[in-house]
Amino acid sequence: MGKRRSSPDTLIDAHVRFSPGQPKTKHAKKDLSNAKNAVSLLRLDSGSTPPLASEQTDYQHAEALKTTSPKRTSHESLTNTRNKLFGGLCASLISENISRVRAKIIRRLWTSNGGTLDDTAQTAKLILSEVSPSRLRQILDVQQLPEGVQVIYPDWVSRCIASNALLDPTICQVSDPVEVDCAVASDGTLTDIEIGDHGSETASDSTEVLELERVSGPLGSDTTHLVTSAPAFTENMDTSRKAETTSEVSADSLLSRIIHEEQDRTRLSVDGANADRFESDFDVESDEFDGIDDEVIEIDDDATATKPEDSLTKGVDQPKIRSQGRFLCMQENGRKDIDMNNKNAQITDVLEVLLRRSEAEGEHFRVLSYRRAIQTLKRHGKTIESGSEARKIFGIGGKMADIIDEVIETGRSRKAETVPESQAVLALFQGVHGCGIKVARSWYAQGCRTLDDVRAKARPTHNQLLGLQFYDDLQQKMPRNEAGAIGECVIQTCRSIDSKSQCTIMGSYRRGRPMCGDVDVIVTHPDGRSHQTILPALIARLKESSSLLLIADLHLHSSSSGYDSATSYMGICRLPEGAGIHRRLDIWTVPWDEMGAAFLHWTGNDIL
DNA sequence: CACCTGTTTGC
DNA sequence: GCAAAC
DNA sequence: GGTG
Ligand SMILES: [Mn+2]
Repeated sequence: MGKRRSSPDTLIDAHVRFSPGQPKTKHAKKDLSNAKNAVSLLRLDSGSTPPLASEQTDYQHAEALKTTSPKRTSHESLTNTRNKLFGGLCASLISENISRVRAKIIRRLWTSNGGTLDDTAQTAKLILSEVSPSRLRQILDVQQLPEGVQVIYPDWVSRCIASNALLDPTICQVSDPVEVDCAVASDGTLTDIEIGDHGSETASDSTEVLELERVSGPLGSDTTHLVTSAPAFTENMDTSRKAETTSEVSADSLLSRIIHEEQDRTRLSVDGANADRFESDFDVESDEFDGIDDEVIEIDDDATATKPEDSLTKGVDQPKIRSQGRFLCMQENGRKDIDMNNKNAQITDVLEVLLRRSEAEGEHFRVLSYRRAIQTLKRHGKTIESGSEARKIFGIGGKMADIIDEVIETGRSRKAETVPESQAVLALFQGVHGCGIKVARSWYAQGCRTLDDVRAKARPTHNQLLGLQFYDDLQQKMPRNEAGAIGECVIQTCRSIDSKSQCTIMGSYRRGRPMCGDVDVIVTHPDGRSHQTILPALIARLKESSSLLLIADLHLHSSSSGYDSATSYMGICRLPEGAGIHRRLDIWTVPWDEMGAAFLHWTGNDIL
């Protein structure tokens, strides 16, 4: 029972990918590693008080820009657009450096706020682009930009909409390229975000499937030379930070870019300014992904959510995922594909034995290394014939190369055959919520060999007692529709407290996984304040609820000290109907203006 | 040889 | 301040 | 255990 070590749902956060394997300075860590902090910084520096946005300059900009606009042909279009922010403005969008999906969103933001687009650049006096000035001249094939042509940037569009004013376009600039080393996809589409539509379910806006950008590192073998034209915020470009190492500059600019992209896609709703619904953009038409539909996973599209008791145990409704295979995290959705196509199973089987041992022994980084190596080998597509061949792969070093040689020559590995006596017990104990390697060893040292021994002899903490009590249930993953049903209860309850509060089911559910280890829900509020206070009320009301049974609290984590943003609840719940298996529920409150970062963080990925 | 994410909380 | 969680 |  419970032998299976469940691997963490989210192994790598979005920010880890920016420079894998590259040690950063303490300073860099502090500044860049936390997406939430970073977005706060950005918004603090540049967002909340629109710089250079005095009434006069706004007006002047507006007038200056509008004089260059094309003539209106019909009275109707004039009435429709004259009151809108970009009314009378015509721009030409240069889509280089901008992903298809994002370009589409930018177009919509522009036009839904009254702007017009002219991609032939014949009449447009505005160039909407995110390339460097020099590249732009190259694209337009000119030595200098023509008189009266103004370059504007997607971020400027976002900011204008956010502040409902035409800001000075020079505040958002794209600098000339900074060459940086960064392991990303070789085509440089770091910010390419794909969206799969999803079958109908209970939660209208919480069942989308978002898959993050394709990534070749840290598993990929290539560290490519990427040239980014970083959106540079002149007012927050702190020179002391900028002067540090290249990797920091890269992380900073890439992080800014990704977060701003998420904000582009989320902060602003379809109808533009003053969005009060935080939503991601998922209304991508199916033709968006032409040519790759052959790999679409079809969805079993019955209305399972209306009768959860039927669907919970049997039907696992799978999301329709388009463009399967374009992204690393989608490639092995369902570990089956990758295992079936594994051309190096003999090697990876051995490495998995070593992985299990490292897991049991709590050797955190060795676990990471083995996971990376195993996944890389499974995806390698060619049967490895020697250790030296394997050694060339990023993530496989001398020790694994030696093991691989031994496996290829002898069919076995002596190292993998020496299994410590304590391993199985340590693994068992670490399946208890709240028990890590230290506690497991201490229980072992106290003579415990079974969970009953622990109950009898050891002194488990409150959380560990709950972990013991629900050991078997919590080892199991749940079908995604059960996660959806649980999340929907939280959503409805939260809405009953404050109809303006907004909840989204995150984590593996949002990634479209058919099975979910837990349910993660984030709660926010457009007023920017209420998220701070809603959680106790939400928990209290959930405890009264009969549609979701809150069984126990692991912790109710209040923002007592310094950190003002994150508060969370961690608990154990179950649905009243169905098998009644106990499930882990996490609820996190997020400040409204950190939702872009929160979406990135809590969507996570499972590329390992 | 340092680093492998960083922050929070229970104990 | 360690251990564990996300 | 691998990378830089
Ligand atoms: Mn999860």
